[in-house]
Amino acid sequence: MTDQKTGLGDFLRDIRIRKHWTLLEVSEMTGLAVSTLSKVENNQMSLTYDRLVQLAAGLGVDIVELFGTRSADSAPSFLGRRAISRQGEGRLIQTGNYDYLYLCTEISKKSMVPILAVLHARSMEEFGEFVHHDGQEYTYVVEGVLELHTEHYEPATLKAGDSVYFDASMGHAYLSVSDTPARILCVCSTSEKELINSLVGADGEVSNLKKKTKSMRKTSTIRK
Amino acid sequence: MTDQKTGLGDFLRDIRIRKHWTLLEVSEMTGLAVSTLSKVENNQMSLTYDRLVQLAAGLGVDIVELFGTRSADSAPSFLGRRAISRQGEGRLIQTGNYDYLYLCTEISKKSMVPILAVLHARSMEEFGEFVHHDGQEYTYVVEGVLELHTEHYEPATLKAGDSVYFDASMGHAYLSVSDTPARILCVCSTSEKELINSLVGADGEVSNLKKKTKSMRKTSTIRK
DNA sequence: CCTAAATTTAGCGTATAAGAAACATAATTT
DNA sequence: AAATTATGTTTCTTATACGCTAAATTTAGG
Repeated sequence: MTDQKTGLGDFLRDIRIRKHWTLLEVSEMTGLAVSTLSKVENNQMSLTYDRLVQLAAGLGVDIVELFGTRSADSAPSFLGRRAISRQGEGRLIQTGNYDYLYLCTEISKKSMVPILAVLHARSMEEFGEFVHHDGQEYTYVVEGVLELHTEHYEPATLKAGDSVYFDASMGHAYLSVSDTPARILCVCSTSEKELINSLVGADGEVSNLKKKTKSMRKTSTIRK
Repeated sequence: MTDQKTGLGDFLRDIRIRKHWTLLEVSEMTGLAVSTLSKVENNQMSLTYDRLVQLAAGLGVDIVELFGTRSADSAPSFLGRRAISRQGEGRLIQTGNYDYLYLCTEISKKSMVPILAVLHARSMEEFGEFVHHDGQEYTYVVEGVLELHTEHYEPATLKAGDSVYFDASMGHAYLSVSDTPARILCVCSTSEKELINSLVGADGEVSNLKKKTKSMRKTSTIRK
């Protein structure tokens, strides 16, 4: 009754206070008795499987939240860091299909990889094989018009201001359809290594790759 | 004793049979009595929080596995999925400091949360407390000029085309400094729920929040 | 088929979870 | 100030978790 290292009580009290809920309200939301909730918050009792499910459902939180394990593994070595990339700065990688400008590369342990890209290919023949990689991908069209091709879906046309989110294990390709090559901001939830591997893998050759740093000003499509 | 829809028992039996373990072996691994395990497998009893943790640890599985959440939602629900948000579309949430437009909300289990935001605050006094939340944050300036304030760093000025990546547990705030409110694309590596919690928690009040869907065209700063 | 070992299930006692209601305390109202 | 309300804590009672032991079932060898 004393030695609780669980954190369940702490979690419950935290969220309840933060949301300005009373025990009665939580009781009504979850179906658990007020007295039970009080005891849980004070670490005077545990909860059974069924009640845990009931509690999580009532609070509208994922069951995992109740097991405070998590914050530890999500961001181990990255606390309090910041990196700024100015317009045009970054690590430039060029392939036949895209110019990639990897951003904020000073920070290595990122859980997301932001990339500015210029799209060169204008047809799937020219593009070649679909790209596949781990994680998820979000793309915002900065300028121009592109055609998004993916497995399982019809091609879609995206204009400046449009964006798309998809599972990147699904094969995908971007084609420019505007007069000037389209420019996109692409954020991937995977590692840079994994991404670059997928480039090489898809394309088949590294000869197609040139590395540089700073400034993609050479391409005619840079504005501002 | 009969009506268990939990699936805990099924899960335990499944994994045990698959691994060719006996109840005795599981008992030794976990410290739970053989009889207890038997009853759990036959859905004749539930387990308390403490025993659940013990069980998961002993089996060497993530605690989540024990709950119906299982493999169901982690990857399968998202494989091969895609969502497009057209210019101006999304879930609009307004606070005193920002107009948030949550994008691609049809997909629920995203590992990144993309948001278009319009910045209203022009001074830290006006802004109030720093925002803190789990995960990492990447922000690209779409239009205008802003001033980024964070803990541990001097304020930085970002113009259209600039971007920044940082640990979001570090307090942060964006201020507009251009004539028209600055517009940013912000991608966070955390859950939408967590983000919205941080809004409510920091501000202290929900009265500041109004929910709508579709079109933030009302704001004067929308272009294109 | 029978016996013995291994494995699972069932009975029982104690500890504890869980709800109802009484109690304590602070905030509001009359 | 007394009464009322809102909120959280403490009994107290019932239901259930959980481990010990024993019974039942399954498996393996003869």
